[in-house]
Amino acid sequence: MRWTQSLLSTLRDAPAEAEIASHQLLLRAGLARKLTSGLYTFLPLGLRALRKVERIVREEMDRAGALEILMPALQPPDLWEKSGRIQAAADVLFHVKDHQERRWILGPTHEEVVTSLVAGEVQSYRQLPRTLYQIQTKYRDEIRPRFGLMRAKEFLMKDAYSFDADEAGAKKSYEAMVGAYRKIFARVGLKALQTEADTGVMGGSSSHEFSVPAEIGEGEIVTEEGGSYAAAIEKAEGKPSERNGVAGKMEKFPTPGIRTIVDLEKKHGVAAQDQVKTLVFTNGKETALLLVRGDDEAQEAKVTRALGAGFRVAVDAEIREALGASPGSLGAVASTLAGKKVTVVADLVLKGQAGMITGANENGFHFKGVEVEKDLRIDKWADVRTVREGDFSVSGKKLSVSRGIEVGHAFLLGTKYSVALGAKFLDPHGKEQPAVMGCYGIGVTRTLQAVIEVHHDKDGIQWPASVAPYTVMLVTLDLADPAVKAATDQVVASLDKAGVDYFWDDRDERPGVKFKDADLLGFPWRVTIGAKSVAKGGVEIRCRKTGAMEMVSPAEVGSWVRNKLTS
RNA sequence: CGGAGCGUAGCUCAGCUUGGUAGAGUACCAGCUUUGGGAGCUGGCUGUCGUGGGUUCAAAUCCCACCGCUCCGACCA
Repeated sequence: MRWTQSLLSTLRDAPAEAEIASHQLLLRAGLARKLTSGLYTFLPLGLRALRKVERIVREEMDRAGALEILMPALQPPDLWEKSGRIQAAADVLFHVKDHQERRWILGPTHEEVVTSLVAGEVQSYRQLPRTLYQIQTKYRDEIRPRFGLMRAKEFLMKDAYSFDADEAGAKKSYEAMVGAYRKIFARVGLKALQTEADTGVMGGSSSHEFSVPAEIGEGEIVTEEGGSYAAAIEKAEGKPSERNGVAGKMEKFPTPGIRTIVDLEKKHGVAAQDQVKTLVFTNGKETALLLVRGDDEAQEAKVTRALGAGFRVAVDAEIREALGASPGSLGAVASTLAGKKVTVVADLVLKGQAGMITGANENGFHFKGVEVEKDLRIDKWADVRTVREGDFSVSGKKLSVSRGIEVGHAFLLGTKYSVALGAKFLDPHGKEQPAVMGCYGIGVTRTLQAVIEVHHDKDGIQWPASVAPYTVMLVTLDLADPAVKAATDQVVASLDKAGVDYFWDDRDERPGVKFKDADLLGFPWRVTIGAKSVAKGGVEIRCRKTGAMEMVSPAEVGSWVRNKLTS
């Protein structure tokens, strides 16, 4: 492709809307243009890179035995009523109406559609297992689209769904997909970390995320120092440093004006870790108290798992009504909860602790010398705290918290959807069974931008060869020079012969401009053909990543590059 | 939805406080000059100043409403 015949204009300045490097480069390098918030047009160069990512995804999916299909993006809402997700996923669903006022949903994912498809196609255990996948545009009414393609209203996703006769089979299918994911991310040049994850609204029993470590990532990842444990913050388990509490007699004492953990720390010299933090949740009908150590934070996903869906943090008025005191003086001391209809869930870290301080459910008073299991009313123990930097893993190793871009997610779903949507089959004994499912997503457009986020320097993108829009940037200087023209023809012929794709900068521009743009666009190799090098009988090949330069004879360029690609 | 900020040329931004003929850089077009890391000179094109209303002889500028965009928080591939 010739630059002068393409649709490509690079930007010297990054548009003000782009905050992070990959978003700026996406626009500056002319890969994509914004239509409006969360919606992007792929320009020819960006589309080529996207197609290369897709191809790798397809190859690995096919290799893992998955079958490609293509489902409609438009879906009937009644499927979502059957699965119950029309409520659970209400926040992200786009609704549209047709001329007859019939309602439709623009699919954010396809569990319902694929399960109802399989319900019709599969009747026997002999037809299992099967894994189906598609690469398709998804729609999510994101509350806040952000960072270009990272979080868009419309995005390209690879979604796969496995159907098995039993749990053991489902595990095998799951492993096969996870294995394919590792290969896919490695091939596109991403070091994706596989982490244990929360299942969220998807439901199911087991889940892993694939995250690319990056400062700008929106997900938090917990990893173990010198170990193999890695988990998403929503799921991560860890232990904080031990505290030494001395058991004593529980005693009420006045704490006028004290409203926060920090107040108690400052004015009464009570370390945060010696306090019991009491949080109040409600679902409109029931009230729940959540107890965590004073220096800990509750983890919302864990709270949802412990309490059930639909609970939110209570507002002041609700708290006063339920407990008769304001935040700052709350607690779960058994005697103060007499006659109050609340469920108390305590974090596991509090188990066995003594000498703690907690609120008296009476403004301006706290209890000290509290022995958690003896003095507090606790209905349920659960892990509800957020892991912090410096905590210890189950195996006693130090944990650290970092950020990552979530590019893939795998769920073991069980039979939730197959039961709801009738994906049943007859087992060898002639008995009807629901299929055991798994589902597996890769954000294709997000993956593309993650590649840019990870592979760039101050001058521009440094594409991995596997997904670069073109492998070679062919830069011809001195266009009018017949010797240069002849050398260019030779290089082109050798690239064609070797099957190497290239983009030819045939613009009548000064060398500096061309070099700057070549760096910005960031194809793996730049082949420079100018009067100087041609006079010496060669052309110059420069590696974008390392800056290493080499003189190669024009007829050898194709095989030289081909050689680099395969080595 | 809550909090903060911003809407002026394709892009980056000035002008607004104190109302008076809409600007610069860059990009783009033409010419000359230049030619291995975003050169120089000359000339040119480019705008419903986000939209609607109000105040005023006069509004990019002051007032009101709306819309859009960006950032921080809850959600996710």
